[in-house]
Amino acid sequence: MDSNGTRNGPPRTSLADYVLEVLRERLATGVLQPGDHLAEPELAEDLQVSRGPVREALLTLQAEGQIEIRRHRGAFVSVLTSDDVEEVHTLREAIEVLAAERAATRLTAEHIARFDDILEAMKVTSGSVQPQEAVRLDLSFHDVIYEAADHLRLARVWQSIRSQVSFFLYTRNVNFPDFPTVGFPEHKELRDALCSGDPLRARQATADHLSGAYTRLSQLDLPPRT
Amino acid sequence: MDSNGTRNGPPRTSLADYVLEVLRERLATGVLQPGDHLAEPELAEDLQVSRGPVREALLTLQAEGQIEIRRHRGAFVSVLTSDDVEEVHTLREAIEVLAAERAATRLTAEHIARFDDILEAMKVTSGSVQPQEAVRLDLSFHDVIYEAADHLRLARVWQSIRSQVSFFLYTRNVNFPDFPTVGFPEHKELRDALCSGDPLRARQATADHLSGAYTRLSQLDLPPRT
DNA sequence: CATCTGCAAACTGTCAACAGTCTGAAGTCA
DNA sequence: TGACTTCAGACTGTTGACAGTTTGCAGATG
Repeated sequence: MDSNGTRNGPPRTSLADYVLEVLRERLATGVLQPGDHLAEPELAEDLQVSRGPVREALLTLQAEGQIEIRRHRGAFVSVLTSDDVEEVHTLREAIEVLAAERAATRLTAEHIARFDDILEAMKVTSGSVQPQEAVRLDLSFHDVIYEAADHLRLARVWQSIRSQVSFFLYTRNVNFPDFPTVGFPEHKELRDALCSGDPLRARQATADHLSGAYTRLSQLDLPPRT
Repeated sequence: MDSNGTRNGPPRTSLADYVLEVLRERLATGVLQPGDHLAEPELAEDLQVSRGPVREALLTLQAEGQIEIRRHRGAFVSVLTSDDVEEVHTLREAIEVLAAERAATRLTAEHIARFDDILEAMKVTSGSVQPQEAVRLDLSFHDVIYEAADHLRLARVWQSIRSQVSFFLYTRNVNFPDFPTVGFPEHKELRDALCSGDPLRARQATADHLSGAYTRLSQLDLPPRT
């Protein structure tokens, strides 16, 4: 929650990073909803910093596409339409297939151990797990793939759509109560493909995994359009 | 060159956007070299604005990975290693193949006309063209693909690596004097594949086009490593 | 001559204040 | 009653100033 200590004395990290961290947390947990208005003075007062660092954090989030800044109107949490669902999915498939291909030949024992830890947690919690926790495990699994891919720019793109993917996964879990049972086997198969060391198999498995998730999600017309 | 007029009176675009535009131009044309230090007061004096907008522009460039900001040390133009060449290429292939696939079924007559205008310019200037102008035409061609793809997030990723691609293209052109002759036929074929309306053919043509450019570039060990 | 210490200049991180712009509501008129 | 105008409030874009940190050089010391 507080990576810097208690915010006394000289901060080890810049205040802008602190604000950014708080806002990322609020976006991922749903405290901030799409369409919400982010007023600089309000945030500054809330976090006990001046408007400068707040502006910097907002700029970074805009570059990632998580918020939109309109001139003289302020920052708004991006509203996700059905077109956005498609954009995020297609972009994710494009980059994650590449990440998997690279990870297949770069996996270390430590990465595999992390896979297995997450899979174990998925297996154990099957049947009785909250949607939010399932999302956390799911994303953690894919984080490991990007880490193993050892590709800075790829990781940056993933970071920029990660919280939006989180939002979609959460929506899916809430609407498809079978989520605790499908998570484990799907990721287990993905793990095996990655560990096989065969880049093409890893690509294919990732494509299958993601298209499955997308078809489930696109069935419900919950996300508003344009 | 100056999208706002002459910078008098109220700017139609924000000053931060103006600074960003100037810096992008300087990065793409090589006025700013990798490793160069960007001092805020100096830039502010140079562009006749205060440090605020300069900081905002630097923040955006950092989010795109074009510069690195080190605490209390300032901003430095990213140094591109051979690993970076590979990263940029693999990421570009991943997203541009998707862009081409989408563009194939979304091309309008206006897009095709733009393709043909650029191709005409490539053909006419064959034999006597400066490396810099060849790069400009090349990038313009691919800009149209991303525009036709109608995918905001894809366009954003492209924007984030565009000036780095520009740098690589320029390096290639300087070292391979045959660049005026290969540009036209390669892009002509790409145009035909896109206009065929066949997504798979567009994908394949794009992959071929990019891998050709990469193999040429990776032959020279000019970019420093680590 | 080499190494260490101390200082000064420059720069970054942060803050408070000013001016211009947009929004929404109160007030006016047909 | 309904639509248009006006105005006050709030917020953003921008600026200039202050404090802390880093760097590089000059001088002292072995």
